[in-house]
Parts: sequence; structure tokens; C-alpha cells
Amino acid sequence: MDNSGVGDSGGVGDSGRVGDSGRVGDDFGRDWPGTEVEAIAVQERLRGRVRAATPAGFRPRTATGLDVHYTDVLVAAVCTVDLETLELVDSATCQGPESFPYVPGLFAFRELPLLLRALDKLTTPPEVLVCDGQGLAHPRRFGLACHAGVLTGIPALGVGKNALGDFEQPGPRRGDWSALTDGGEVVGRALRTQDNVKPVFVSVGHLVDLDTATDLVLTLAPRYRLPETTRQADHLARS
DNA sequence: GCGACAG
DNA sequence: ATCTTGTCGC
Repeated sequence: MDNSGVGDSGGVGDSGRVGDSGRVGDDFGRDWPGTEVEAIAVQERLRGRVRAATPAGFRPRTATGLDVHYTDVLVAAVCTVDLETLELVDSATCQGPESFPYVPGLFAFRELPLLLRALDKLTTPPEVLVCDGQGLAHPRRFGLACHAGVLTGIPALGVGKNALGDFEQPGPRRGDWSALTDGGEVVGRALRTQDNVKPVFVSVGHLVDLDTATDLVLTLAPRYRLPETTRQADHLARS
């Protein structure tokens, strides 16, 4: 088939050209508001495009981690690792000035513009995006991972170090998990990736279900709390 | 109303 | 996110 990147369904090429090149970074569907009110409106408009099911035959060979480091400017880094060996196979960075203030719930507007430009620089098309933050585990069900997935058309999931919703402590062993809820709705999982270590918070971004996302995160974190994708991207962003 | 709040 | 020493453990 063809999961070559941009412009999945929905179809309203409301800003910029329609994707035809297979590049990750097409302008399709992108707009970067300048105010919080506009940003929330963008989230409300795009949230309906999220697909929380894993496409049949989804067998990624690589996973791509996204992270942003804050200094004078923002440094976005993306790192693709082989899911078999967890070795780095591709990476890119991009830096630029702060373009949106930090507002919990409006994260994507701060980090995504640079992250998308970094994704454009990759040699190999990403198969699944592992975002540093939440996906559906978000007050409007449209966190960074959903936004990244919808704008690129690439399967995406969120792995947060902290949660926005409510959860009970999962069991103490690697692989144990408990439901992460918000307003009584299950929006993700508190997942223990290492024995007796604080859990991470996994949620669906786009084109993956919660079980698949959980499996991927466990695969990516055989030894450390955070997935290798995140660790590699974090390392690259601060170098 | 007030506080808390992904990175 | 970032400001920051030492310390315990594999």
C-alpha cells in the first residue's frame, strides 16, 4: 500500500498545497495560530481526523522518536531506531526561535512546527512516531501525538513522563499497567517499563491502538524507563 | 472561585 | 524544559 506520509483522509486542503510528493513535511492541514483561542479552535477542528485503530498489516521495522530541547532557541531532534536492534538508523535536527508560549494543553503549537521540519530532513520515511508527551490523554483529546499523526498521516503514539489525567498505581513489574482516565473516560495507560520504576504514560496518537502502542513502548524500553527513541532524540537535541 | 497543569 | 552535589547500585 502506501503510507507515504502526508494527507490521509478527511480532505480539506484548507491551507497550502495538497500532498503529492510523499514528503513528511507537506503544508497540508497545517496552520499555526497566534493565540490560545485560535489554537484551541484548531484542535477542535482536527480532532475528528484521529484514527485510533491500527491498520491491518502494520508491522513497522523502525520507530522514530521526537523531542525538543530548550535553550536560547528550541532544538528539535528526531531519531529513527531499528525495532529489532534498537540501533540508530537515521536522525535529523532543526532549530528556531520560540513561536508559541508554553500552555499545558497547547503543546503542539510550540514544538510541532520545528519537529515537522526535522522530520522532513530524514532520509528514510518514518513508520511510526513516538512523541514526547500525550496523544488522546489530553483535555481535548488532541495532544501532540495526535497532532503529529494527523498532520503527517503517519501512525503516532504519545509517551509522557507525567500524566494529565487520573490513574491508580500499576503493579510494580515491567509490563504492568493501569488505565489512565480523564472525565471517567479511558484515554491511555500508566505503563511500568522497568521493575519498581515510575511508570510512563502511553496514549494513542493516530493510526495505532492502545495495545499496539503499549507493545511498541515496551519493545523500545528493554533497559531504561524511557523508550530508546526518546532517549536518542533527547541526547541529540542537547548536543 | 481556586489550584493544578504534557514539555 | 531548566536551575544543580553527592550518592547508591549494577
